[in-house]
Order: sequence, then structure tokens, then C-alpha cells
Amino acid sequence: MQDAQKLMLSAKGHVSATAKALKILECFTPFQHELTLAQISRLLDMPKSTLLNQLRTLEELGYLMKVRDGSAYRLGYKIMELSYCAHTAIPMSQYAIPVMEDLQDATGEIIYLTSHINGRSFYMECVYPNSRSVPYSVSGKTLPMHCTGCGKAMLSQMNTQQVEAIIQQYGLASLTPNTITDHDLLMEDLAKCRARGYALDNEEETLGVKCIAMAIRTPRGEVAGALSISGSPISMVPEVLDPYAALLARACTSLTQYAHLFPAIQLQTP
Amino acid sequence: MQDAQKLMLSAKGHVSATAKALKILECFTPFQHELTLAQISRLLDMPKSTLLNQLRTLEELGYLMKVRDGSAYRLGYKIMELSYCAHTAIPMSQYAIPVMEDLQDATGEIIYLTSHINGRSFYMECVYPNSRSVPYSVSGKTLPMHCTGCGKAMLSQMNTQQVEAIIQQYGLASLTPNTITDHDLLMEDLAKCRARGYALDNEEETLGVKCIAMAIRTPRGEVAGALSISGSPISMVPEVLDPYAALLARACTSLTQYAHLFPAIQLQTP
DNA sequence: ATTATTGTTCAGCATTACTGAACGCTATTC
DNA sequence: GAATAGCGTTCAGTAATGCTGAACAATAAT
Repeated sequence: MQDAQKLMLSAKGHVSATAKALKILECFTPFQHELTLAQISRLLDMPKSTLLNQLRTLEELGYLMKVRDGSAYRLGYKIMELSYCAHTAIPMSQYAIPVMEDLQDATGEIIYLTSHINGRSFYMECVYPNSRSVPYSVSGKTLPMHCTGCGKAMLSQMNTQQVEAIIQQYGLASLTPNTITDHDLLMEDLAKCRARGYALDNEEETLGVKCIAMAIRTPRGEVAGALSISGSPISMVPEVLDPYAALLARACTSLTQYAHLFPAIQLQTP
Repeated sequence: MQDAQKLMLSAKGHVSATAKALKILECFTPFQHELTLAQISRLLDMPKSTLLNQLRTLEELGYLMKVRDGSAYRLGYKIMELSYCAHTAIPMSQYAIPVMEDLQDATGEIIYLTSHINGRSFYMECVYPNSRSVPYSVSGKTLPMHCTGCGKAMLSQMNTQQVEAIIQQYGLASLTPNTITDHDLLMEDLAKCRARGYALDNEEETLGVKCIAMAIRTPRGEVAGALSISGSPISMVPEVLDPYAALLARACTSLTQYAHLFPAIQLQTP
């Protein structure tokens, strides 16, 4: 193992074996559902023999499972069970969903509720229109902040140091041809967001999806999260922006009283 | 620590520190969102000093978080992030949801898709009617099998040994006055389920919710999961049972081809 | 046939996770 | 206000245990 990584796992008062296990779980992403022992070994730069013990433990307890007729691992059901507990522990959802449903009824579009964690957008809830064939659960999804409406809405209300730190940490990856990948252009766009009070996503994360988003702040002014209205370019025409912004403003204001329940506020990020 | 528990955590080829950390996470349930160090210490019968290191590690990595202005812990956001990955890794959902939507359109009721894990019902997806104000995400929820339609549908298709083992492990807890808590009555009810091909939940898990459920089986006959139609006693009248059963039968048959993707089948339960 | 890669075993060593007692601290009790 | 009980926290010593590298069989690729 590399020394830098070794150092990260072995701080004082820490259980390095536990940290290793969690790092193993984090190797799995929405783009990488299955991993073999050798793949994890390369990803984490750990000896295979070390990993095997950890993998067996994780598998035994249901946090990993072997793919049928194969040697690859997948995240296990226990993760989802725990997540259900975590989800029910966020009482904010019960306040936010009615507000989101009102937005949905008024606009007919998709409504997202996000927070931010470690410099990334964190999706908490969504309310879809009645027309189906859309992904159901978004809870737990994360995305870079620079390329989504919610992300930019939150960034625009942070101080420059924080924004610069986030950009430096994650860069400005391009997800579509419209993604803002230039530092100065992004700062310009954020200034516009600040000026008009809301952010616009012009198919910057997914082609065919435009959105308008507004930040939710605590009474003290900290950025807790954001609400967004997303739809196709056909329905998200310029004329709807003003009325949608007004709807969002009302919704965000009403959620301010629950802002302290957002992960971004509850977590004391190191 | 008690010897029995100690033994469970320290099998050969296992990382006991990792197992401890996961056992800590599992202390949190939908009925117990917040736990203090002392509470966990009592729950797991572990010294506080031992726990503190683990808790710090879990917190540092985002798997636990401290409640604001308090010393209690809560499950962290990383759990939900991982769960999102786990959820996207189950390709079955994409096949099941259209089938569930058809059921929803035909009945107007709530449709649940479950599997079973370690003798408990495991909820995977749900499709709600357009009328709102219902809990959104059920993914990861677990319930005892004897008191739900889906659970009984699955139990009725298992062999007696398995059923007896599950009853012995979890007992027959009462969730409502209608819950079947008598062993013989339950076996009688399961026989009825077997005879007519579907299970009925007569407000046995939640008062005001009746449901009809049918098991999903693999081509080899193993019980993979179940589909259910849930509604109020007002709409779930005896006359709808036959047509609903026919709808369920078609849906369950069509999902047989994907039955190998259910957790109950993918997991080789120890 | 050969090479490369896979998952796996094992024993010994050094690391490290565990522990119990003791510490301040707050809340409760008398 | 004194006393108790409970809390989270620190710390150093030690026993335990997680880690490791080399070697294994088995498969996949060349």
C-alpha cells in the first residue's frame, strides 16, 4: 500500500480495519456495480490476502454479496436496509414533500430536493408527474455541483473560498456539450444566479433536461439545500421562468424553518 | 462482552473490527434513529472506550453523524449514497416497475414488490396511486413475514421446515388485533393461501390496510418474491379479489424470467 | 504448451485494536 | 448546595489480531 493512503487510514483513535472495510464498499458506484477481488485490490492498492478477510466479513453480514455463478461482488441488501433507517430518520422529508407536491401540481414538471455534502449535490427527494417511466428513487444520488441547477443555486450562495475549494477538489467535468467547464464562465454564471435569485440548467447535466433551481437557506443565511423544477426544453420555455421562480421562492422560504435538518447543516464537514 | 457474542464476531478468516463496526450500524432501526455512546455500549455489551474509536471512524467517513447540539449519533449520508448504488445495481427493478404500473392502472391501489431475506419480508419497490400523501420510498424496508400479504404469500410456497424455522426464529409478534399470532391458525391460513393461490392480509400489519398478494417463483419453483395490491377495506371488497388475483397471476408469471435477480435467490443464505 | 491472472491458504510477525481505570462534565436527586 | 449518577473522553499497556508475502490450484488467454 502507498504511504499516503496508509496514513489516511491510520489516524489516532481510529480503527483502520473498519476504515478499510468502508473504503471497500465505496469502490462500488452507479457505474461499477460489480467488482472482483483483484479489481478491488488494484483500486485500493491492497494485498489480495488482506482484502479477502474483509470481503468475507462484509459478505457474511450481508453488506456484500457474490454475483450468482461468478466471483464478483455486489453491494448487499443490508445497505438498503440501513438506508431505509437513515431515510426515515430525516424528518425533513415529511415537511418538504407536501411543498414539493404543490410545486408539482402547479407546474407539471419534476421537482427535486437536494442538499450538498462534501462539495457535491446530494439528492434527497423527488416528486414526479403522473406520467411514468421515470427512475423512481433518487434518494442518495450525488452529482457534481457545477453542472446541475440545484448545484449552481447552492454554489451561488456560498462564499468564493468555498466555491474555489470545491472546483479545485473536483474540477469541472463535462457531462454534456452544454456543461460549463471553464472556471471564469462558471463564476460569471454564478454571479448571474446571485443577481436574479435562481439558477438555470440549460441541459448541462443531461441533454433534454432544463431546470430552474433556487437555494434553501437557514435563518442565519447558510446554504442548506435547493429545490428545482426540471422538464424538457419544450415545456421549460423562457416565459415560465418568472412564475416558476416565484413559486420556488415561496417554497424555499417556507422550508427555511426546517433548514437545520438538511445534511449540509447537520454535518460539521471537516 | 459476553462469550456467545464474542464467538460470533471472531470466526476464522474474519475481521472482527469490521464486524463490530457493522453491528454498531445495525443498532439503528426505524424505531431508534438516535443512539448515544452509552446506549450502544449497553445494546452491544461493549466497553465504551472500545466503541468510541469505532464511532469516530464511522463518523469521520460519513456513516454516522452527530446530532446537532447533542452527543447522540445518527446514520450518516454515506449509507444513502451506497444504497443508491445498490439500488441501481438491481436490474430487476427496470423490468418489474412497468408490470407494477400496469397493475396500478388496472386497480388504482398501491402495488408492492417484495423479496425475502433471512426470514423477513424485504420491500423493494412500490407504485402509488396519483393521490399523494403516502410514504415515498420503501426500498429497504423489512417486516416479519407472518403478518403481511406478501410475507404469507411467500411462506405458503415454502416447505414446512423453512416456515417452522422462521417462526421459531422471530416468533409471531402482534402488530394489530388482526395479526395471526397462533401457530396453528397461521399454518391453517397458509394452507388456504396454497389452495387458492394467493394470500390475503386482513389488516394484520396495519389497521385500515387490506391486501392481496401472490408469490413470484423461479422456473425451478423457488420462492423469489411476491407482488401485492394494497388498499383500504372500503375498496378491497370481496368482489375484487378474483379479478385482482387474475391480474397478479399474469404479473407474477411474467416476472418469473427475472426471478433469479431477486435477493432471495441471489443470496446463498447461510 | 505456455503465460497470465484469478481466488485461495497459511503461519508468523508486528501492528493495533481492545481494555479498565480514572478523568472532567452535566443533570439529577436529595 | 451537596451528593449522586450518568455521560463522553483520555491514556498507556498488552494481548490479541489483522496483515502480509509467498506459494497454491484453477481457470483464461495467448
